[in-house]
Amino acid sequence: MGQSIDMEQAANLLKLLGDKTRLTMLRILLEQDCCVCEFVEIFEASQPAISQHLRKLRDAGLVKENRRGQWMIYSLNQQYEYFDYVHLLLKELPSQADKLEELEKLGKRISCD
Amino acid sequence: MGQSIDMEQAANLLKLLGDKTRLTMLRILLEQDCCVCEFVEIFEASQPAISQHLRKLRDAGLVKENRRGQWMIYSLNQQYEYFDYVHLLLKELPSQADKLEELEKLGKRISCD
DNA sequence: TGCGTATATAAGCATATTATTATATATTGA
DNA sequence: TCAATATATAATAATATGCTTATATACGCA
Repeated sequence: MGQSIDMEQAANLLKLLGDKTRLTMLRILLEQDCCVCEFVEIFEASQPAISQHLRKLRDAGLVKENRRGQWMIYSLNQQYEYFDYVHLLLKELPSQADKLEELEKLGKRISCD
Repeated sequence: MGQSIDMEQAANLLKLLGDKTRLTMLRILLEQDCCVCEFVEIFEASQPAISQHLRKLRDAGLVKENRRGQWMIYSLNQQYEYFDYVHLLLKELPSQADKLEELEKLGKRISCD
């Protein structure tokens, strides 16, 4: 494992992951980068709601963003101090690849990694 | 791994773990059973606050209780459906054995497992 | 430069969470 | 049986969280 994590940081991290939308976002990003509007489609949520979830993940250092034209592409930040720990957690969760496949079918896929 | 966990259950579980007191409780229980009054000492928290945290863990099935005289001894529920997942998470966290050792020194240790 | 699309942010509101205070229940031992 | 100790629960208050609405910013293209 990478860094050892203290209880306070661990609890804060787990609290951040303890939301269905954010956890699913991260599980998606484990397999593929994704832009904001795709998340909006996937979760059938409002754009600001999605943006606010992403901001929390970004503020904590879990994800990073890269602008591609008008789209903001989010990806996992592999340099995150406790990435190994997060990875451990995420890889046990069910793949969310179907979510993006469905977007693909609807012709709503944006990013291509 | 034991059962596969869906995203909703996983998020709820992580939310439950995403509290410093509850997470530390579980990390302690990974090594030793513990009674309520010991938790009260360790966390320097009120007895009702501790009881309410334990109730949440119990309601979710993560811990079980056993009365020993006037004391209620809590332990991890190894039959919990996602115990393997929780174990995976907890074992990466720093040992909290010192917490109980300190109680021992103060002559405040109750349970002996 | 101006419009359309994508995204971020701020303010306000509804709900959830956690602690406190007060009280009830259970057990032990005199 | 009564008092002391341990624990649980209920009501309430403080705080945190997540959503909505409104608005601002950034980019691409005509």
